[in-house]
Amino acid sequence: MATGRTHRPATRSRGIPEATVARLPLYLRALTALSERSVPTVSSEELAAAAGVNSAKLRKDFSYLGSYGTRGVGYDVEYLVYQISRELGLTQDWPVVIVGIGNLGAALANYGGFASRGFRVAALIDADPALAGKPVAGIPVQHTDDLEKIIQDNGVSIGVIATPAGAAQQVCERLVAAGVTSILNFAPTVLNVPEGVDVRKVDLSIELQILAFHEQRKAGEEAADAVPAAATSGDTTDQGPDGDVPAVMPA
Amino acid sequence: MATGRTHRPATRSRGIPEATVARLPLYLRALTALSERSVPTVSSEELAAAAGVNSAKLRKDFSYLGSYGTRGVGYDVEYLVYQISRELGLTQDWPVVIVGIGNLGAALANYGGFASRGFRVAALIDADPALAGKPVAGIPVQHTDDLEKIIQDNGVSIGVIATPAGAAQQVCERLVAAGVTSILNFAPTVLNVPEGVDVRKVDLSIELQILAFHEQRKAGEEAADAVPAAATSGDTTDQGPDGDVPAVMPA
DNA sequence: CCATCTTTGTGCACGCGTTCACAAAGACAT
DNA sequence: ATGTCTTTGTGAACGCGTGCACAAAGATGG
Ligand SMILES: NC(=O)c1ccc[n+]([C@@H]2O[C@H](COP(=O)([O-])OP(=O)(O)OC[C@H]3O[C@@H](n4cnc5c(N)ncnc54)[C@H](O)[C@@H]3O)[C@@H](O)[C@H]2O)c1
Ligand SMILES: NC(=O)c1ccc[n+]([C@@H]2O[C@H](COP(=O)([O-])OP(=O)(O)OC[C@H]3O[C@@H](n4cnc5c(N)ncnc54)[C@H](O)[C@@H]3O)[C@@H](O)[C@H]2O)c1
Repeated sequence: MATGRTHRPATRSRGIPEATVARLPLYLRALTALSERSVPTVSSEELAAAAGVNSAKLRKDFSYLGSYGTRGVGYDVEYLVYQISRELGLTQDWPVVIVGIGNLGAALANYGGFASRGFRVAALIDADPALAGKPVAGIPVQHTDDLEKIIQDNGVSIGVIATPAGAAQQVCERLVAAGVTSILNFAPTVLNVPEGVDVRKVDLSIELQILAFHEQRKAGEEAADAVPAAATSGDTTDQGPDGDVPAVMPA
Repeated sequence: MATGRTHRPATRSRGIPEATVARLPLYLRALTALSERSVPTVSSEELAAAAGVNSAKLRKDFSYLGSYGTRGVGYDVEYLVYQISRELGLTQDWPVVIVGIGNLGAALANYGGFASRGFRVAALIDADPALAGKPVAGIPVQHTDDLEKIIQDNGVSIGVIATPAGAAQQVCERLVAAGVTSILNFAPTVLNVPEGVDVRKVDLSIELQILAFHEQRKAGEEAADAVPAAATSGDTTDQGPDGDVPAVMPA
């Protein structure tokens, strides 16, 4: 979890809890892997193990989507893949723009994981005139001057910000003014956006600081522990303290 | 955000709630900015606005650390920076290794935000022999064969995984066996680790899928809405649905 | 057609996190 | 010293999320 959250009052979109929505992509990934191995059905227990969650939680999550399982058998993999994809809005194509084609922006542009899930890099935008026209990952970088036109021509509603922190708010405002209503922010700043615009942030530095906190705590306990059977114990499938505050969280 | 959490039963480290820990870096960032502008004190209201959170939440968060404020005045910026840094374990230096120096790994190596917070890139590791010896961000890439030795020689306890998904679990196991107890995972896989090892994950694809879900919902509501005064309303400092399931969450 | 066995779907209780609202603490002016 | 005004620190209520535990559903075999 690059994230910690700023709960919007009681936004339970269409009855599906936010926590459930955040896990659907996880289930989808596990299901896709099963689908590729031509596994026809899967039980909540098996799928939960693959996704790293509690099986009761998984069943409850699925119950918000409908009754898609068969008692005594499990869930049909293909059918579930389709249902979750539809629920997440992945049956349609989402054009995305990336603003700020530096180290990170270029890596994102080269990332294959985009296209594999209905997301298409529609354009790369940067303020540096030296970059304009140069292809990155096969797509020519365009100048910030044309930002509004690019957004509108491509019908983009999702924008990724990978500029320095100082430019992020301004870029954000231009994106929103041009029609973008969802933003994934990699710059370490709080973005102020109008109501109706969703912001999620990924902050590497915050993640490391959270790890450092727990690391320090572990070191402290170890020093305080006279008993040696606490640190290197079982081999449980433990997944660490959550980031309920997602590693990535809403700005 | 890379988020959704797997709550460890009742792990409230040293009395500080996990949700609070996840926000401390946020406060620290805002405080550092104030410190650079030589602002001596700040009220909970002002700081909360800068960090994008509720002021009551901020005060409660700080109350877990101690009574560091002065009623009628606010908080001493420098003092608070120190206290939070100490609490997060940032007063010491944390050597970090990055495994998998591809597009993303190289971007991370070049990222200046590391060093600015007590994190030092101790080594870059990759399995590709062609990369061995080549400098990235001024640091020569080392081969995976020497992973264990590198970890031990540098006393590394925090590792970053930026390899393809297929290699992540194996790399993870080697890191853990060599002594790493905190992992930041960028590969889209669930990592299985022994108890006592913390994993946080950042998954860009999950973040985009969560945004797509809300985007689809917005589009649907808009179509259903006959009333035009719902979409482009106020200009509140709204921060979107949280990713309580942090953008980055524990694996 | 009946019995058995597997697995779903969910009622329920519990705990964490958020937020309101206010008493107490202290700065500052007179 | 006393009063006023600002702002902290926290008690308490509420809501969301989690996970247990089980009844009901349905598959499967005889
Ligand atoms: N590199 C990483 O691994 C990493 C990790 C976490 C967060 N970040 C954050 O991501 C952002 C980008 O990091 P980076 O390492 O790629 O930086 P970078 O300096 O390599 O790239 C920034 C790019 O943004 C462009 N830019 C600047 N102002 C702009 C504007 N107003 N409009 C459009 N483009 C503009 C620059 O021309 C440059 O190409 C930073 O905010 C950084 O803090 C980076
Ligand atoms: N590029 C992105 O923006 C992005 C975004 C989100 C997630 N990711 C994920 O991050 C990971 C890396 O992405 P990338 O784009 O940098 O990929 P990449 O192919 O450019 O780089 C992967 C690197 O890992 C190295 N590697 C492979 N197996 C290894 C092993 N066993 N030990 C050590 N090194 C090994 C390869 O030699 C290569 O240099 C992937 O899992 C990807 O899904 C990338």
